[in-house]
Amino acid sequence: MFEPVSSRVNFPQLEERILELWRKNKTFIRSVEARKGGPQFNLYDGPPTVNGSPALHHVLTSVFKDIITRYRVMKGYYAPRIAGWDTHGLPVEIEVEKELCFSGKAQIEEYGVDKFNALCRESVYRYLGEFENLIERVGYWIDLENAYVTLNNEYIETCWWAIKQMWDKRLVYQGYKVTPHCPRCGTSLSSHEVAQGYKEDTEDPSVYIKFKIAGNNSRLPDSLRELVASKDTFFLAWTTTPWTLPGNTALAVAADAEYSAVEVNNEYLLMASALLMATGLDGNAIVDTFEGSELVGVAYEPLFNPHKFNVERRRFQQGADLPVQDADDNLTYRVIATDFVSMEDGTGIVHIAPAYGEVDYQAGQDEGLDFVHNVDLQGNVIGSYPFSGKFVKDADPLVLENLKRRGLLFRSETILHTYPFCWRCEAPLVYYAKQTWYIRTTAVKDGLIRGNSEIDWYPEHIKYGRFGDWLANNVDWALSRERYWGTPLPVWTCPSCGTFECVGSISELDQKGTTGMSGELDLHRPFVDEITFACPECGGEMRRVPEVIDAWFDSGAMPIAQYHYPFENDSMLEDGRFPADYICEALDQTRGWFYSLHAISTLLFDRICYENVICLGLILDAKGEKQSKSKGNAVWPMEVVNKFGADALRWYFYTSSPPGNSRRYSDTIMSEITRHFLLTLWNVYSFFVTYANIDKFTPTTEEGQPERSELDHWILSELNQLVKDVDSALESYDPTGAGRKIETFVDGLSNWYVRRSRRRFWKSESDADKLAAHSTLYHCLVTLVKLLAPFTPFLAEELYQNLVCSAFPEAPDSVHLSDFPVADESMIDKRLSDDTRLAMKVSSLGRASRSQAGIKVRQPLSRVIIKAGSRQDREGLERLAPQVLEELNTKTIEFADSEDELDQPNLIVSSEGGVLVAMDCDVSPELAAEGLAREIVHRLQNMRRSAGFDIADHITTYYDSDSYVKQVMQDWADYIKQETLSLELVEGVPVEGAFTEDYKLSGHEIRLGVKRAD
RNA sequence: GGGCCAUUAGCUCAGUUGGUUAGAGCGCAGUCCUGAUAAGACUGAGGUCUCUGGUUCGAGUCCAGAAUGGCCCA
Repeated sequence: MFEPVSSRVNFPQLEERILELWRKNKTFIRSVEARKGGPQFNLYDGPPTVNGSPALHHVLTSVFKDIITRYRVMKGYYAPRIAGWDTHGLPVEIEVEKELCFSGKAQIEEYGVDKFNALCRESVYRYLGEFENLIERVGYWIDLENAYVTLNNEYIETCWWAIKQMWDKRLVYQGYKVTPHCPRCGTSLSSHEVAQGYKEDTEDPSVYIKFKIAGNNSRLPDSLRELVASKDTFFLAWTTTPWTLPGNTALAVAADAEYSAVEVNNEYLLMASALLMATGLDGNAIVDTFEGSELVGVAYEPLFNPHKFNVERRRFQQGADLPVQDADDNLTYRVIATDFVSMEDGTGIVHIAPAYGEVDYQAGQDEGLDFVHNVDLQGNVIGSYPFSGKFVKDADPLVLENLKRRGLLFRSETILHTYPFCWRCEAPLVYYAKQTWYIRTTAVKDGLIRGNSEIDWYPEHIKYGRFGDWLANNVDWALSRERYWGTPLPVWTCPSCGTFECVGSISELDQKGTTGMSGELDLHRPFVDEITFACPECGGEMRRVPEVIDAWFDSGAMPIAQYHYPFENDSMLEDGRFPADYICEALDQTRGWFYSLHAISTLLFDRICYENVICLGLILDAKGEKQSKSKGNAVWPMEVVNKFGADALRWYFYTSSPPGNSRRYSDTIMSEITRHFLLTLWNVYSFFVTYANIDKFTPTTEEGQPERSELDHWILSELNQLVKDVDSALESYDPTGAGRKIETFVDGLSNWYVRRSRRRFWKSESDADKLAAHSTLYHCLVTLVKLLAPFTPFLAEELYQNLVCSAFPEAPDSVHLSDFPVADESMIDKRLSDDTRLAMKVSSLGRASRSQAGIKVRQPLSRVIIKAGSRQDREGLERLAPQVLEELNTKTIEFADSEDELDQPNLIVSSEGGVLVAMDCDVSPELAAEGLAREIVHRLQNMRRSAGFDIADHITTYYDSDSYVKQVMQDWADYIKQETLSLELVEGVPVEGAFTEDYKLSGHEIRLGVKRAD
C-alpha cells in the first residue's frame, strides 16, 4: 500500500518536511560519499559578497550550480563541493560606514582601524546566516560547514603565496592609475559610487587656449614653417578644467581630419576646419590647410614649464617607473594623434594632461609623454605658481587671468554639463593619477587568450564576445586599494633605502626576526602593519606598505586558497581537484570572478581553472526594471519560497527562458508554473496512488510481460526518448532544454496517457490490461521522479519516498542516492510516436467538427470519416483507431480516398495540414438514448462527488421521470450501474436521506437520488 | 563614445541547416469535457515577426545600417 495522496497539496509545507528528512538522514553528505571512487566532478562555488541580505539572483546561481552537480552525482561522479564567502572589500566597509554615519577615511582612522575592521568582520557574519538559511531552503546542496571564508588567515596566506609567486616572476609593480578621486575625503571612489553622484547642469569654465608653436622645430611641414616664420602661430585647444593646464604635456589631433590655419589679430591659429563655424572663426581668412597627420610631431611651448615652478617632470617609459626628468628651460611638447579627438565640440585639438584623465594617461603611456602632477591629493595646487596653494576650482579663474595677461587665452565662457561629485560629501571629483600596485597581466595575455579557447561557455557568444574582447584588450590588473578591510598587500619597504620585499607566508615572516608578531595572529590591518623587520640592505626598519588588495583577487584565488595550497593539500593540482569542471555565475562576473579566476590561474600555473561556464542573465522585476533596494522593487527570495515553494522557483529559473537571458520575475508566473506543471504532475501521482491502492497494486522489480496496449507502448517510447533527451541536455549544460522536454512529457502523460487510460484503471475486473496500465504508469512516474531529482529535489523526493521506498525497502533511501535513469532505446518507437501525434490531431479536428455542429462529446455519433495525408498516416490511424473512436465517441471509423467522399450534407468537416476529419452528425433515436444514458451517468457521478462518497463506495440509485427516460434507464441499466457503482436502480421518488437533485435533460424532467449502500 | 545581448499576439516565451497559411502557455469572450485534475478540449478576437535596405526563386531565420531596451566598459 502507498500512503494515500490528496489531490490538494501545499508545496512549501511539503518541502519543509523533506528538509527535515534530509537533515535527519544526512542525505546530502551521504550522496557525496556514496560516489567516492567514481570520476571526480568539481564545482567551484563563486563566493557571494556578504554585505547585505541575499537576493533573488543568489537563488538563480545557486540552483544552476545545484542542478548540474546533482545530475553528475546521480551519474556516478564523486562531487565534493564546499560553499564560499567573499568577506572583504569596499562594499562591506561602506555598509559599516553607513551604520557609523561616517563620511570618509579620516573618520575611520580616528575611530580606529582595529575597531572598524572588527565591525566589518561582525557585519559579514551577520548576513552569512541568512545566506546559509536560504541556500538550505532552496535545496542547494553544498557543504556549508566547511565553507571557505576569504577573511581566514589560511585563506589570506594562500593569497600571499600567490602574490609572492608573481612578485618573483617580476609581475608585480608599482605604477600610476587615474581614478575618480574625492579631494575632501582623500580617497578614490569606485565606479559604482561615482555613478551615484553625477549632477546635471553643473557650471564650469569653457575656455579656448593658445599653445605657441616653437620656432626651432624639426617636424614642421614646409607650408607651416613659412607661417611660423612670418607670424606668431598657435594651436587652439579647448578645456573645461583650466587647473589641469599646468599638467599639459601634449596636444592631440585626429590624424585624418582637416585643420585650418586662420588669421586672427595678426596671428595664425590652427584648429579643425569642421569646427571653425562653431568657434565663430569661419569669417576669418584661411591661409592654409593641413591633414591632422601632418601636424603630428610638431613642437609647441608649454604654458607653464614645470621646472620654473618647482614641480617634478616625469616621463613614461617602457615598464613601470616614471623617472624624474632633468630641468630644461627650453622644454617643448609635441602633437600626437589619437582616436578620441571629437569633431562635435571644442577645436579638434585636445589638451592632454596624463595625470588628470584616464585617456590622457593612456596616451601618455602609449606615446611616452611627460607626466606632470601640479595638484596634491587634497586638491590643492602645489609648486610656486601664482595660484599655488589654491583648491583646484578656486585656482581656475587665477589660471585664466594669468594666461590672459600673457595673451594665451583666446576665449573664456561657461557651460552647463554633467559632472561627478562625491556622493558622501558633495565635493567635485577630480580624475587623478595615483600610485597603485599592478599585476602585469599583459605579460600573459597570449596565455589568457589560449586558455579561453579551451573553455566552453554557455551561452557560447560570451567566449569570443564579451569575455574574449575583454582578454584581447587586456590591461594590467590594478591590485591595490587604499582601504582597511581586505587582504593586506604582503609587501614591506624600507623607508631609508627604498628596498621592497614581498612576503609569501607566515613562516617566512617569522624567520625574518620579526617584531610585532606576538599574541594571536590576525593577518589584517592594523595588526599586520605593526609587524616590522630589519632591512637586509641597510638595516633600517622594514614596514608594510599601507595598501590592501582588490577583493577580486581573493575570490579569484579560491581554487587554491580554499585548500590552503601549498601549505596543505599540496597534491591538489594533480589529484583531480583542479581544474573545476563547472562554474556558474551571472553575466556581471565577466570582468569580475570569471576574469580573476582565469588570470590568477594563468599567471601561476599557465592552466585554466574551469572548463565549463554557465553565464546567467540578470533578474528584472515584472516591468523589466532592475531590482534594487532603493527602488523598493526588490523581491525577497524567502517570501517567494514561503509562498510558492523552492521547487516552483527552481522550475521557473530553469525553464522560463534561456539561462543567458535576463528574466522578469512576477508572482503571476510562479502561480502559473505551479498550476501548469507542478500540480499536473501531482495529480497524475495522486491519481495513480488512489487506484493502485484500490486495486492493491504491488510494483515488482521483475517487469514480467504485462500485456501492454498501444497506449502503454506509446508512453514508454516517449519516456525513453525523454530520458535520452534530458540526459544529453544536462550533459551539455542545458537545463532549460531538458526542463522543457519534461514539461511536454508530463503534459502528454496527464492529458493523453492518463485521460485515455482512466477506464482501464477504474474498471472492476483486475485483468492483465489493468495490471499493464498500473505498472506502466508506475514505471513512468518512478523514472520521471529520478529525472526530476536534480530539478525539483523536494517534489521528487516526496514522490520517491512513497512510490519507491514503501515498495522496495532495499532501494536507496533517497531519490538523490539513486542512479540517473538510462534510456532503453529498444522501447523507442518513432513511428508510434508520429502516429499518436496524428491521432491526437485527428481527435482535435473531430472535436472541432462537433463543436461546430453543437454536439457535445458525450453524445455518441455513428461514424467519423478521415482522409489522411499519406498511406503511412492512414496505416497509423488504423492501428490507433480504438483510441480515436473513444476520444471522439463514435461507433465506427472510416477512411476516404478523396475529399469528394466527404461531400455529404450530414458531414461536418475540419481540416489541417492535409488531414480532413468528417463527423457524421446524424443522431439516430438509438444514439440519442445512449447519449441520454451517458448524460445521466455524468450527473450521477457529480452527485456522488457532491454527496461526499468515496470513489469506491457502492450506492443505490433512485430515479423518477417520464416513460421515455424510464425506458432508457432500463435499457442501459447495466452500463449505468457499472459506471456509477450502483447496486440497483430504483424507480420512484428517492428515499429519505438520499442525495437528490432535479434536472432537465433533452427536454425531459428527471429527479435523481443517490444513497450509500450498506 | 566602445562592446555584447535582446526585440515574434495584451503578457511570458518557442520557432531546428532559409521552404506550404509564424506557434504554445497565460489573459479575454464563448462553448464543451471531466469521479485524478486547482486541470483539459474547441472556437473567436489579438501579429506591418522593431524599422530600412540587401542577398535569394523564396527571409521571422542570412548580411548591412538604424531605433528602442538591458548589461559591461569608458
